[in-house]
Amino acid sequence: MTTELKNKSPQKEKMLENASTLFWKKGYSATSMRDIAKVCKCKPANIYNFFHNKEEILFECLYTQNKRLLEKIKHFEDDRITKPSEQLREFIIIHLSHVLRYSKTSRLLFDTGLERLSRNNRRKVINDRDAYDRILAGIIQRGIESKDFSEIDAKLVTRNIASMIVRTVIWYSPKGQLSINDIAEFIYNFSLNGLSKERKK
Amino acid sequence: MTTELKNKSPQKEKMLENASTLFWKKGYSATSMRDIAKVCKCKPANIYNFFHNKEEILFECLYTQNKRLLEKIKHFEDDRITKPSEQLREFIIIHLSHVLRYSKTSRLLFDTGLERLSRNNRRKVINDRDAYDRILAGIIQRGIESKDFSEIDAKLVTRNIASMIVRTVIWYSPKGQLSINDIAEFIYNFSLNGLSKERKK
Amino acid sequence: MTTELKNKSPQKEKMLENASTLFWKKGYSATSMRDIAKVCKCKPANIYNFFHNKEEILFECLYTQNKRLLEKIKHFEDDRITKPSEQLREFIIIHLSHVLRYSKTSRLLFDTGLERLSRNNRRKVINDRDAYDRILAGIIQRGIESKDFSEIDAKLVTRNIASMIVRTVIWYSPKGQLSINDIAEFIYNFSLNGLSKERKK
Amino acid sequence: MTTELKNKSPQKEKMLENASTLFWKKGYSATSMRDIAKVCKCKPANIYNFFHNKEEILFECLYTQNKRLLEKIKHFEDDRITKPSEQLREFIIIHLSHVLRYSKTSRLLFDTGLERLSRNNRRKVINDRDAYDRILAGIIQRGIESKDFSEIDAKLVTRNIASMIVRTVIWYSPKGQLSINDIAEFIYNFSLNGLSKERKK
DNA sequence: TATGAATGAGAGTTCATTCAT
DNA sequence: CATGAATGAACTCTCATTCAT
Repeated sequence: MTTELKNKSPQKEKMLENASTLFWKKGYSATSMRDIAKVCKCKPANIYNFFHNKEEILFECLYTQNKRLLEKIKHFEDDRITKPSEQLREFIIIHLSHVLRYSKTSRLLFDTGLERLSRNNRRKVINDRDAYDRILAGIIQRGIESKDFSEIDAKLVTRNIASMIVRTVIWYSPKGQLSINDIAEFIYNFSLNGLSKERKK
Repeated sequence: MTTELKNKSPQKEKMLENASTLFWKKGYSATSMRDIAKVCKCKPANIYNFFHNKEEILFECLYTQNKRLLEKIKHFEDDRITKPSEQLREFIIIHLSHVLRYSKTSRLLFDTGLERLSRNNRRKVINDRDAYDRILAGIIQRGIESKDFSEIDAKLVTRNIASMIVRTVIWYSPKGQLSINDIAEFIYNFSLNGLSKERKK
Repeated sequence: MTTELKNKSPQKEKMLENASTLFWKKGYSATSMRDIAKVCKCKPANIYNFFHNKEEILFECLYTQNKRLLEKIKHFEDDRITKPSEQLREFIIIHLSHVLRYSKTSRLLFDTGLERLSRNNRRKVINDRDAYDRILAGIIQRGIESKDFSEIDAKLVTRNIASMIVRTVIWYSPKGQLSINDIAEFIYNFSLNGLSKERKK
Repeated sequence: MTTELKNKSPQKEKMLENASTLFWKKGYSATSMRDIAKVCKCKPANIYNFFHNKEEILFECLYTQNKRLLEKIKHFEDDRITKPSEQLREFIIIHLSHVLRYSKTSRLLFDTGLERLSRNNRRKVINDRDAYDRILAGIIQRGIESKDFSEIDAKLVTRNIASMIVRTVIWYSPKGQLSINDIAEFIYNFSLNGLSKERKK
């Protein structure tokens, strides 16, 4: 799987990156093949030597991003040793770093409409999203079972934590006062207390 | 202002609603004037009897939605009597209901790229978003001052709560097991505990 | 049916005519929408106000031509009074005149590949071709029954006579020595002898 | 000349055949170099190792076909011994067999627009067509002179006989009831009567 | 208020072709 | 021989928009 991600030619890789940035900045529909070509310093026709069509570019953007993130978090799936709260902490840091580091390209993962994708490709992307959900929900679930977290709807928590992380890209600025770590720490604490057994009286 | 919202002809109103739905479903760029016309059962040229151009439609969609929401929450701005936690509760219910009730049209408010808007219109939309932020942040701030909430970055909380609310449109289904109230209650509790003074030791 | 053919706007009519000429001269594929537009003295986009796509133009060309010809020959279908040989004579004159008069547009009827047409439209064109075949074959058949013509495969004769008529467009020149009537007369005589009962010993 | 036809590498030969089939099926313009390459199981660029450009492929298709046919009929040119009617009979059989045997590729000879060819190549093809006409017209002419055929316009007969033969490709089906010989015989008889001195009274 | 016709611009895509490898 | 990458031109078609009616 790792290899699969690296098997692309550097040119194709670069094209994907450029397209991803544009998709994020202007949206998929508003980004034209000519736009992408201009950034790639080549002619539109040449892009078709690497991709069959525009949709395929979108798909590969999404797919690559998904796989990169999953690669980083998949070890949580079977981790029954580390304390769940610690796992949650790391998870948030990893995802947030991922989101904000690649900020210009990674929003796609969660927010891009998938309607444009072919049935087949849509399925693949959804599978990855499900994998993400499963991993985070797993952490929460194990925290509940170990009494570290309160009895709470694991799926709902998953969704809300993901919402907080993902939407940081909308307002985060690297030049702002808050570092990525600051924000991660904040979301972690905010979530953790929300999850803590000891509630306010 | 209230009047301003109602002064539109019913036809124009209907067009806005149709356009809004399409913008939500397919995105602004991917929605053509033809698309809008078809849903309105008229010809594209006719739309120009009501709007100067496509951007104006987008703007009026955003503007109307914003105003409608602000209308519902502006009383929190000066409310120094109701308990902050109670205000937060109500706020979440109101916004979430608004978002999910109008679900097909309201996502625009928070997620649409504003790049397409003219300088002037963009400012107006941003003003409304700021007003929203200010109102929610005000509630938080007063909660902190009254020691109901812990010392915490009010702006960050604001953003994260808004993130949770807004992104429900992505996964919420009216046919699902959770009612809008269930979800509101969840987000409220989740946030409140995250805000509680008494943390777990 | 006649009315149906005239119900088109004069502009659309003109476009069809122009397109037809181009299709004949350069072939369907080699004729671009730009080509058609240029001859119509309008911009390509405008053509789409009258036709959904290029294929529809081709179809309407074929369809109109077919109907025009069928209109002229359909009375032979039930004519059991006129002598078959006389019918054949008239038939050849009519079809040949049609072919060579509209020469620049009418070759399409018989020789254009129909692969480009949609299933539905292809069917319609084929129906018309069959109608043509049926009418001519009917004349032959009645000639055989009345002993005017020899016992001969009516279908084969039909095809071969049609071949002679249709392919005149390839070599006929209005400036040449032979008039349309000359050619018609020739084909008639040639066919008539081919059909005559009295063969050479 | 014979050698010239065989001097091609088998690959080039195969390419010509494939291209010919495609040209016939879809037409010259609608056939792309990609199409040809795909059938040849190679990449488009490779074709340029064998041909300078697309037009050259078309030309060589036409040229080869022409030569093959002329090869088979050129002996009629000087044949003053065999009876003209017998020559005509053989001629029809040869050409029809050629046309229907190679059916998928041979229509090109007579019906392809030559506009796409360069001045030079066009001339060559036309020369071959003229040679064909000359040979057939020669047979007719000699038949008239020998009083086997009636006084008739030899050129017109030539064209019409050729029309009948060539257009069989449009409706002939190898699975049909009529064999190639049946059809040849029919056209021969039909023509012969058309040419016969003894007309019906 | 509604629309048919018109248009310049640009969409995604394919074209035939070249060239270095 | 074969091909991946590159390109300028052209493709069909849609875009938002205008305007006379």
